[in-house]
Amino acid sequence: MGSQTDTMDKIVALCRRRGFIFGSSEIYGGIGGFWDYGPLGCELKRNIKDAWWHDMVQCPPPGPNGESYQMVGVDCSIIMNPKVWEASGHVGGFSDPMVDCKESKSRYRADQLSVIKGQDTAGQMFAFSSDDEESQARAVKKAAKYFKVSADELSGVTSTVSLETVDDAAFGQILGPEAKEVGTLTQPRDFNLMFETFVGALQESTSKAYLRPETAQGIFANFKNVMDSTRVKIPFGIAQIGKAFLNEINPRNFTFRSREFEQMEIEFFCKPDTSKMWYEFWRDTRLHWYESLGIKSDKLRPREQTEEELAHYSDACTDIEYLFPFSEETQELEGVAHRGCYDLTQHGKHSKGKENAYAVMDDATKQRFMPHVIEPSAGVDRFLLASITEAYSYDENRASPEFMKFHPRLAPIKAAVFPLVAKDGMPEVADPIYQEIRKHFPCQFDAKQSIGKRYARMDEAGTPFCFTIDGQSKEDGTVTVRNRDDASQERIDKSRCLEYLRDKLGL
RNA sequence: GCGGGUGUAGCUCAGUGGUAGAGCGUCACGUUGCCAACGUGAAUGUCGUCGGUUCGAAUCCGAUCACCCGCUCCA
Repeated sequence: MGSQTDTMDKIVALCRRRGFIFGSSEIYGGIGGFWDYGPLGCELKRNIKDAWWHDMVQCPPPGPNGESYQMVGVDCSIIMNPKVWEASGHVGGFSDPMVDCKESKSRYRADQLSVIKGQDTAGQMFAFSSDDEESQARAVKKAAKYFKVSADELSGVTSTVSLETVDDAAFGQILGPEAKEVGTLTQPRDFNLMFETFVGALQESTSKAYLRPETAQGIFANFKNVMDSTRVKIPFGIAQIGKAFLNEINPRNFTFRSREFEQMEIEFFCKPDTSKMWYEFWRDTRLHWYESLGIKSDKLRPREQTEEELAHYSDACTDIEYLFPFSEETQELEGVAHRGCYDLTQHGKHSKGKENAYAVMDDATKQRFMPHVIEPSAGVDRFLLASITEAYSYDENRASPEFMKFHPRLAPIKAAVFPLVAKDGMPEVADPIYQEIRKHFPCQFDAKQSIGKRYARMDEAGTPFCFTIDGQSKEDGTVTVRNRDDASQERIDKSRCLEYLRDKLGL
């Protein structure tokens, strides 16, 4: 664990030092759970989003039977009509009232606590964790003593109810599950993870709205618009990349659990009887996508959710997890969920009062059916963090031990051009090479300081290739190319730099 | 929300009552001429903030803010 933490600390330090990621609002002391991407970080992030959009929307892989299908994009507003979140279940679902015990310092979910109470409303009550038999047994024992009956007779003189039915005023009479004194439980407090805001300048309750906790609902809300305007036919997918917000109680692990984050989501609509096939297709496609961008498969673990973990409407869900240096357990990068027809049905109910309002016609059978949905939902920032930790390399035998081994598609800077020294006509040879490359690839020119420092800087930025113009260049027109990964060098003709890059990067 | 820790230069940190420091990094000049090279020089600080004690506070006391770690929770 120690060395893992050290690695993570080094990565965080490098991210800051080289301008990948800064803490938000640092000059004012920062703000927990929010992060800024610097010059290199924002290039990396663009590369990730561009790769996803290209590979999933512009040019998606052939379907399970080799057939093609349509993928289209949307870009929805972050603030939507609050009814969207009632329909999606977020207003209820993300709202977990919590109860703290001031004595035992424990925290409980209010809906998971029960109390044993007698007829007398002024009498003592005994709380226990509903799903914990030991906790219940303890409460029963104490209650039996208090009511002066045997444990078997207790149910005759008391009733067991959910804590949520207890009057706020009566909380002083409750004995907490792990407390010795009465009245140590706080009243249930709301821990809704959605950010609230107000639409319009007046902060009235009627103008309350939410920052979206996921981008998916914008897609569902526009399902009919897209069907009506785009000539798409099932099976097809709608994709969106955008910001989402969750007011995490406890943001941790660098950018992994942030309060503001970006998602890349697909809602793929298909016929119910093909949904299992498409679910497996998207699960495998998404897993392979990460591998294709340099995430090693032994750190990447698809994990099928267990029956208990699944949401009640979901038939199946695979979390694609990655082994970050900050934890010994894999952490979720993406969830590929089979959502059945839950979302469209919910929006049908809430917006039109009809469950099947968004059913579509099957051309072959002339029957209307509710499309089923496969949802590959990826975290941009999480994959970005994974690509950074994956790229981070340390080799003490190198002059520059730390280097970032980014996949060529993700590398923020693809090449650098250096005159070995800033004189003897070398900058004049270097400049046209730089000017040509930068038209096609992000490229940097650097003539300052020693060549070693310049290579080291590019290693930390993860730049795959550096072209250096030296004394020999003026004589025979060749330059050296230096490879980031093994620091090897070769000479090529200066006219071949761009061609060399295209070839080696595969872009 | 509870408990613990930390706030001094861009970074890592030293400085326990008496002039604000080091290494690294950054920048300039010179030298060198392919791997964080060498020499010389420079810039960068309301010592987290506010208040108290004191002739005098980065240092002692109080409060406050922010961040980090653990618990809790978790797309």
